[in-house]
Amino acid sequence: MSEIRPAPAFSGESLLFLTDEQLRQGIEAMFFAYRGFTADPDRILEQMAYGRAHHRAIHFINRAPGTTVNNLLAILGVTKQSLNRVLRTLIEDGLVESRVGTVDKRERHLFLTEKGKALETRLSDAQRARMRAAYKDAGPEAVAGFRKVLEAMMDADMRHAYTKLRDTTS
Amino acid sequence: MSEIRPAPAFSGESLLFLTDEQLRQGIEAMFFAYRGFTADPDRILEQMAYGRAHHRAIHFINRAPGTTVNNLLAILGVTKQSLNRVLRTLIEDGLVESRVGTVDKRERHLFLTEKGKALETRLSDAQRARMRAAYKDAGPEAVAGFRKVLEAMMDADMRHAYTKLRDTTS
DNA sequence: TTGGAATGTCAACAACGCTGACATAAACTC
DNA sequence: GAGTTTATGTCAGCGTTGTTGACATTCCAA
Repeated sequence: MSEIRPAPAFSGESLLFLTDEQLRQGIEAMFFAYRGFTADPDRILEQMAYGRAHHRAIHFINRAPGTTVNNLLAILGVTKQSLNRVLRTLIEDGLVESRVGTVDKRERHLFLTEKGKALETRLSDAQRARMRAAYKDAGPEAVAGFRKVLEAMMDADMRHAYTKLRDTTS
Repeated sequence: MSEIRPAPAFSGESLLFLTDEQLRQGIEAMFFAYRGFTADPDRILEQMAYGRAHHRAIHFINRAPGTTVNNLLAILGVTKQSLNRVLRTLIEDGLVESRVGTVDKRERHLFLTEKGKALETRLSDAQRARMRAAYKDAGPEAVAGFRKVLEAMMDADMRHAYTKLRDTTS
């Protein structure tokens, strides 16, 4: 709790929350929290030889059914080669369906099958349960702040993708 | 912005922030924000054939100089074999020093060399810069909420490790 | 002093990032 | 319309970093 920085005499509002010490705590909190964030889905996934990449693909295909591979690429921020491996296994296992585009035959449109939807629900439920507990613990005001900081932490293009998804009610 | 859940008539406080829709937005925000969170250090690391694992090791050795391999394992939550590979390269490259324990010769105590400290500072500065900008954008109240939700999201044992680190002023 | 527990190392494997090379389809140029 | 360029998606191979299994060393306790 020691502060090495001088008190800010130039502002009516204390800037103590911007000290290196406070920032370090935030960084470490982010690290540990993200582990908790992914822990429950990870446990489910490892039973079926899938990983986090499969979860992400399933999540966003569910969010935007009919999306193209290229679209998904932009959202996930990985290379198409990397995504392709994941998609191939999901298609082989009958969780995802890939339909050739009608107007542009180069494109593949992606959909979850019933089996895929079932897994998505299972993963989402697990992740939401933890999130709900955390939200409930922290209360609505804290949640608003949480969201505000997260959004400020994103890269500009990621914030774009996020905002588009956020304001979409499927 | 549509809500499928009934309004909570049983509570004075609105529970709308606990709807599945709100939770999903939080989950996606967490996903995108974490990418931003690691983006700057990642760029530095890839220049020198290191990865995120090296960053984590360096960070926590800096936080707790003299820590043992076992200790680090518990904090990082990986297997010792995985950590060992990372530590070996860091030691070979002269960023980390490993000293055999005096009271228990099985243990190895880990320290950053000057070179290691230099890299740590470079990585931290990059990460803190983004964090500081996000904090500044969001304001002190939002930051308090951010921290509150993150802490509630951790696993119990991770919260232990975090709290111990948080309350340590090196 | 001997057997078991704890600590750390070495070897091999899987998930999932990456780049490079390529096939196909569409779009653009002339 | 023919040829070139651009866009989309697939296949092959590599690196980082997670995993489990086997093992050497050290400590401790029966």
